[in-house]
Amino acid sequence: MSTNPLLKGSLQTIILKLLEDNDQMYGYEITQKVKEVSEGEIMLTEGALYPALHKLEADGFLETFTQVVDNRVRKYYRLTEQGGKEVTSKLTEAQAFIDQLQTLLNLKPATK
Amino acid sequence: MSTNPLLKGSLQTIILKLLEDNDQMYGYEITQKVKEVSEGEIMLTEGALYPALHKLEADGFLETFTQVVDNRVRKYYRLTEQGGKEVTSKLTEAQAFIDQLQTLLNLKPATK
DNA sequence: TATCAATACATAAGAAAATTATGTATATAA
DNA sequence: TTATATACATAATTTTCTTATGTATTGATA
Repeated sequence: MSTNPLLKGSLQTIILKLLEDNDQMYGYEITQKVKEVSEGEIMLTEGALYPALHKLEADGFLETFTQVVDNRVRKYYRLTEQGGKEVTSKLTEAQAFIDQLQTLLNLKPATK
Repeated sequence: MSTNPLLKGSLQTIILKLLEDNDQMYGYEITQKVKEVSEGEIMLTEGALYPALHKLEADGFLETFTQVVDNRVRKYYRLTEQGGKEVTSKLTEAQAFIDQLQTLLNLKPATK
């Protein structure tokens, strides 16, 4: 797990996308899912994750409910309707970002 | 020109790559080049650019010399040997970043 | 000739988003 | 009983950006 400046501003987009695909998730579950999908390369730190979740909730993109499992509290998050729209918007933005970066760095994928 | 959090941490990489391709450039020239290549979508602000250039110089990746053209001072930057290695390293990192982001966001380009 | 846009540098104040360091608490395996 | 995994959270600090200024020259325009 290298020092990844947390995918530089993409954390909100990653969270929103995961919740679009998985309907409902809790914080710890998100860290594990990201670790799994990235084959151990990306470790979300709690100091980044939880404030990000709280902000997305405060902005009206996520709603929460808690559930107790094995005496441990889980705080689940799911997309609101507004959050659903936000995912689309953020993904478009992310794609544009990647395109611009690849152009500037001459990293365009092979065949095009 | 939208509000781009300056390509989220990629400013140093962009500068280094431009200097690898162009041998020597001055600050204002870099802003214009980025504007041109990005078709007007990315405007480097001076508040981000100059501190970044100064840091890259302080880190030993860039060296400078000045030149006066039409009574205006231009401060040219070029890669040091160490800077040359840094470009390679940063580009590898950028590629890994893009790959991870595309995987996490399901934005993998069509055929693969 | 006054004024504005472009060229060219720079720094300071503030905001955003991360890292790092803590803190609480339970379950489970060694 | 001690360490690791699970599960949340916040505080201090750092990095990196935006926004706002500031200086100064050239060239076009009104």
